[in-house]
Amino acid sequence: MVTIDDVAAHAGVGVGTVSRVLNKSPQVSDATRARVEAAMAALDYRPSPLARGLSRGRPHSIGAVVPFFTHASAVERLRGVVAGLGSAGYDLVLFDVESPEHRAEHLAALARRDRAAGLLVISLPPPPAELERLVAAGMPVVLVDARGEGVPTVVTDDVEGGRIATQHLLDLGHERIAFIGEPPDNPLGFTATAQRERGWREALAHAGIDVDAELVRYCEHDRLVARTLGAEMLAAQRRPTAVFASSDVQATGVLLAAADAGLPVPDDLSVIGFDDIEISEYAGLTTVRQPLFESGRLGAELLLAGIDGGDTAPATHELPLELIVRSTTAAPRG
Amino acid sequence: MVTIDDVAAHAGVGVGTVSRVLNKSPQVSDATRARVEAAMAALDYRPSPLARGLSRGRPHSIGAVVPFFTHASAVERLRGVVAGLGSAGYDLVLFDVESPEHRAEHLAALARRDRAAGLLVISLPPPPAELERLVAAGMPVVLVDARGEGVPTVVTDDVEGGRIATQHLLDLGHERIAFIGEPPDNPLGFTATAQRERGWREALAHAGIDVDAELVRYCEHDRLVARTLGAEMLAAQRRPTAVFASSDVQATGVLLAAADAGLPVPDDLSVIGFDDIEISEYAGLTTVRQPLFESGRLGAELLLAGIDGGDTAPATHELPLELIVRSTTAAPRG
DNA sequence: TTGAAAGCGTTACCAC
DNA sequence: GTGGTAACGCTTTCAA
Repeated sequence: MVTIDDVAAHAGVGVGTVSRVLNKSPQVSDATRARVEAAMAALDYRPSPLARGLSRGRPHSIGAVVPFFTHASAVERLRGVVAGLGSAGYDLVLFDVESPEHRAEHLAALARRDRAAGLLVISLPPPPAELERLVAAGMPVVLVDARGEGVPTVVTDDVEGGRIATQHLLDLGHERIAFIGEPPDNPLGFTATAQRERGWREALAHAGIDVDAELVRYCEHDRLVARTLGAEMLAAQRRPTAVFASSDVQATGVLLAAADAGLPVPDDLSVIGFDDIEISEYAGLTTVRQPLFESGRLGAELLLAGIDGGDTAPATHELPLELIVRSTTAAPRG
Repeated sequence: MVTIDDVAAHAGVGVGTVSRVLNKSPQVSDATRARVEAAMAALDYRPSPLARGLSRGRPHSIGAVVPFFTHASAVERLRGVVAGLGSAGYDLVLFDVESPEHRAEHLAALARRDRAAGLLVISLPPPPAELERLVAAGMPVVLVDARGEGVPTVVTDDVEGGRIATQHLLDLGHERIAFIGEPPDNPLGFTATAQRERGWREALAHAGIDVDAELVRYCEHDRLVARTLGAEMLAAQRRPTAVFASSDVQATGVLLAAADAGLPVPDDLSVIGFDDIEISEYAGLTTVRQPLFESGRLGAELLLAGIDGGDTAPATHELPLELIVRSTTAAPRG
């Protein structure tokens, strides 16, 4: 394994000079630089990121803490992150989180400057104490789709999103509008669903409609489970004429339930989702689009800026939501 | 930042002893071990993976080289990898590849023992020279969904898969069976499509059916592009009664085209795909299922075994394919 | 069973 | 401009 010493010897210079060439220091004569570069090429030299990281005190990698399994939308955000990191040359290290213990473990291990150059926490609001610890350790952190104190944050206004979805249904003339989302007291502390439910409530209240407790249902972020839940809801005596699902995954589950029940959509049932994931366009699902990819990209860019010591302002960047009307919503029949 | 020296001082022992405790060396007295562990706890000590890696000559991370953007199926494989890595404690580093230059760059950079403890190359057959270089550098490598010499490999029999799909259509009574896939001469050297096409040809030949050149079409791995291509095909004079698409992404594009053309599926057109990705169940798509998640998991397990110096045999593990009949295939009309 | 010290491959500081 | 050398935080001999 060829090291910097080999290069130095081959070029007839000191290791310091090779290091300078490596790091594009301007104070190297052109002649020397050329000689060193020739030596590097001849030896097919590749610097050791490990040694570099140790010496500099921080590695050239950024960590992404993300619920990689449970939320399909997280993958799209991650794609944005990859794009945002672009050619900066950072390694992207994936930390999958499925449980609070999982998260605590990762976050604790990452609270060292030499664990990563920076951290992207996606969709998982870190407990304030753990976030503080990271910041105290000098670790640049950016939150994507999660809120927290003292660090840059990329979010959307989920309450507004809930209002947008509900208002769309109200505008079409619906009055019995159900809500399906994840339980508000989930262990990892996802808050998006609760916010969207709040938007739903506010829009209904504003329209002078009382909330029927029968029309609020919670289930995990899973299509088949939502299908079952939707079936129950649609079998009820006074079934809703429209459903607002807090995620497209659940919305497509409801679509399946409607098909099972022989209820034509949108004639007998309107369905609106949230996210606009890949499957939504295919399914013709009306939804509230949130910029998943863009959130990841912006998060990565903010993090890079923070690492470079530039913009460390803990600003909250709010990305716009957009109503995408497709073919699963219409005026209620008769 | 608390280091091993701090722990040693706090416990009143040498750093060597702390290191031994850290690495669960049996030759430490219980009393000493307890004292050291108490010190570690008191100081909230976390070892530096960087320093550890440098000292040991290889980091505790595994790299995954994967087309993260272009193939949805790669994500499911990656999920399997995360699961397979389990609690072994390795960091998972993502290397996204979109072009041959991209790949060459990553592979060259990774050809150092101290870049990763092992490498998982997913869906991208590495050029023999680059693979050889990795092996020569002593880097444990496992190929998932790609073939290569001298390293463990996890694959499926794509020719057989093409046969299975085509035979299903033949059994239903179809004779004009089209094929849609990615161009066989793609720059990254994906071979799956070409193999599936071969299976298609073989099945047709075996059934005594001549291939109509009109019925073979290539387009990129994209739903909308496949939709356009499908539209062309369905508008032709003698249109096929069935389509075998080399991926579910493309199959759903054809489904869209059929809907656009007002052709009922499966009555006027049968469609079968390949992969069984998430959207397929939702779409009711008949397909040839390949174990995406399982391939990632097995790949990870093989790699871990290889890293531990155990099973380094370059065995080829062939995972089974399965025909999943849903509602997009039926006997041709009349 | 334990301590001391020599690496591991860089970077960065200090002389020249 | 350039060379020498002390870190960086850990593992791993080698003695004791």
